[in-house]
Amino acid sequence: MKGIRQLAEHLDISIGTVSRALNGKPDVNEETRKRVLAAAEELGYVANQSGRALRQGTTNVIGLMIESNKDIVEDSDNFFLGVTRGLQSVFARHKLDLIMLPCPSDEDPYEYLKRMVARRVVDAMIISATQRTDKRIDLLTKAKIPFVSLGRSLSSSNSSWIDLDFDGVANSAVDRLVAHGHRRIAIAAPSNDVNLGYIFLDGYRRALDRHGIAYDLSLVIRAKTSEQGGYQVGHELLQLADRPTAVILIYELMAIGLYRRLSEASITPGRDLAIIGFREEPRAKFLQPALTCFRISLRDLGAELGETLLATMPAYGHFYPNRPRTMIWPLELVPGESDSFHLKAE
Amino acid sequence: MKGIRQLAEHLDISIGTVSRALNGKPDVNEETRKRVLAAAEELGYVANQSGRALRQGTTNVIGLMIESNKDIVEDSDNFFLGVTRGLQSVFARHKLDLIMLPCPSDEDPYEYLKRMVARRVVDAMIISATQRTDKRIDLLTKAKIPFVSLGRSLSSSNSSWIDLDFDGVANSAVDRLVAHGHRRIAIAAPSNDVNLGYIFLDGYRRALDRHGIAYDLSLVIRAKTSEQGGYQVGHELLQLADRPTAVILIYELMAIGLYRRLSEASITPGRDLAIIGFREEPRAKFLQPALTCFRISLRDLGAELGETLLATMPAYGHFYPNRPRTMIWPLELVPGESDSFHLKAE
DNA sequence: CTGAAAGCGCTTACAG
DNA sequence: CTGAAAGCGCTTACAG
Repeated sequence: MKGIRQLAEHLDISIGTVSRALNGKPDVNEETRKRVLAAAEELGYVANQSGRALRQGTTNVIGLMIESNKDIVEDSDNFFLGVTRGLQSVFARHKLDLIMLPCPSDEDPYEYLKRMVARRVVDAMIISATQRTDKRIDLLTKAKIPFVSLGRSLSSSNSSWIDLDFDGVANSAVDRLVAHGHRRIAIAAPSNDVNLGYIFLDGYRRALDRHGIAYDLSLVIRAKTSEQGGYQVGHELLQLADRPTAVILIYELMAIGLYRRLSEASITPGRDLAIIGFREEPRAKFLQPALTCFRISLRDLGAELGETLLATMPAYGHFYPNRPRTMIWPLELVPGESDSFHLKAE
Repeated sequence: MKGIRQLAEHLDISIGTVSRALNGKPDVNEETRKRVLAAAEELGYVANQSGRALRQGTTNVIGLMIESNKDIVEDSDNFFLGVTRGLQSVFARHKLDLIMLPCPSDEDPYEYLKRMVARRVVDAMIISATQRTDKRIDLLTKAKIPFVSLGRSLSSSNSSWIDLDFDGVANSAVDRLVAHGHRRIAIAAPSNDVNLGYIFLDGYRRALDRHGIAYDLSLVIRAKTSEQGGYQVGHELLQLADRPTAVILIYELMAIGLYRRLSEASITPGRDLAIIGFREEPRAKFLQPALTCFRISLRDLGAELGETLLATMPAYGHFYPNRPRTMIWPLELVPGESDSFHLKAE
């Protein structure tokens, strides 16, 4: 089956009527509609996307931009595939398709996004890994492409975003450790300019402040957000003259590397050093002792992202009225044994 | 910047010339071309994808279909993101873009593919997770959409594919274990109908045969290809009356679950039970003792997949002449300590 | 309820 | 080397 013309000829009616029947327009005889739908099904006709998009001025496709740089490929788990399921559950209601746009590792993410946007392959975008200031946000705003970012940014003054509650995580981690008697609490922070690092550190700093603990720059360890980074964190912890008794990690896979480095030094997590990891992650489940970390439903997050995005789109906004433009996504503490020891009171 | 018309007006030349200049056609004055390119850059003009595709009858987009069912989301690592990098490196040569098409978990993969194909969003497809017989292959063949599958299938009699060397892996695993004195060698096989399971089991069976070891159905343990599946495998191994001394795993993450189950039973991998895992995987690196497994370069595999696909496309085939239609992708053994003990001779 | 026609934004023979 | 025009496959006012 080629096009709508062939289908119309086969049915011996005009293409206009075929189109209206297929698109569920009301002004079509029910009998005709049935014949059209049956023939389309039988001949496997589906409207050509380009013809449709060109005429309608809308593609009915939402893009999820993925940055597949080396770090992400090797280290991130299928965070995006999880989120994808939630997004699709929302988009399906409106017959919108989700496609993933992987930015090649040797192309500048900004240029890639610019190209994709200008080509009009999608009606709206979801971006993530927002930087402290992020040119992509200005680009999308200026191009008037609806978008939502996973992660806020200094650039996102008027745009929609959902961000994980890094502040809350930092605070409850510090509170928990302090309650166990810890005062020297290190923190692993990302070495790049991703915005979440700033928020995380800020939360940590203010939490210490609440407990009257001085902020000590030597306890802030910059590392790659990866397993290797975690190993590195372990290494640097061991170098510290006055070794901290606890450490909070920013990224889920750091725990794996950290455990390994500690094990090499015969230091037992949860006994010699308290550890609180970040996101609960299937592949960190094996860790002994079990890692105290934070749980998140990727699917729910994806669904929320989807609705937040649709709320900003003229054609779908009325389905999602009064929706907040931004949202802090809570994480739930999952107690393990990696931070279960109490320091004896001095 | 809206369309080519605006750009042409701004330059005060015809849209035909603008198009030719932008598309690198030879019959354009160099001076004109420069002006056009400069203006396009300045105004951020990029051709509308729908208009282009409609006119050319080609989208210059290749689709990679992803099945994001629950198992894959939770357990697979970023296998696809790795392969994606290789694919993109090849496609970039021809200015082809790669998009990932995630099949919603509640939609039938066959119907999803059919829809995407009929809508003509891509010029060619890459599919994976081929089943023993796979209707998608017939669909794509009939629709005359160029495609390559990662994984062969009984259905792929004339189509292009690259498959991992499951036969080779099964053979070298058995050889290695037999050389260490093992005779009772269990194997974990997938519980679904994915084609690789058949090939893997077949290789295992013939390898046993070569060594004069009888094939024992009770040593074939069906499990989900996941961490949980590995745990399950461990569980069933422990139930066996005459416990095997070695086990070969079909899927990378099984090792994690298996180690855990064994640890619960105080059985030490590499001392009480020899284990050979499947693909080397960052997140299994921490396992103690180190897992003997097989290495693969996802990027190289992706590049090869890309070239194999392009070779089947009329417009690009001449760039890749004499390219085999199918290919078995070798894996390299990475010795660990999980299978290092030798059984004493009886 | 249906058909005929316009036009979305491009590329590409075709004239000149 | 450039311009004018056709047409890719659709959807949608507009007539009837």
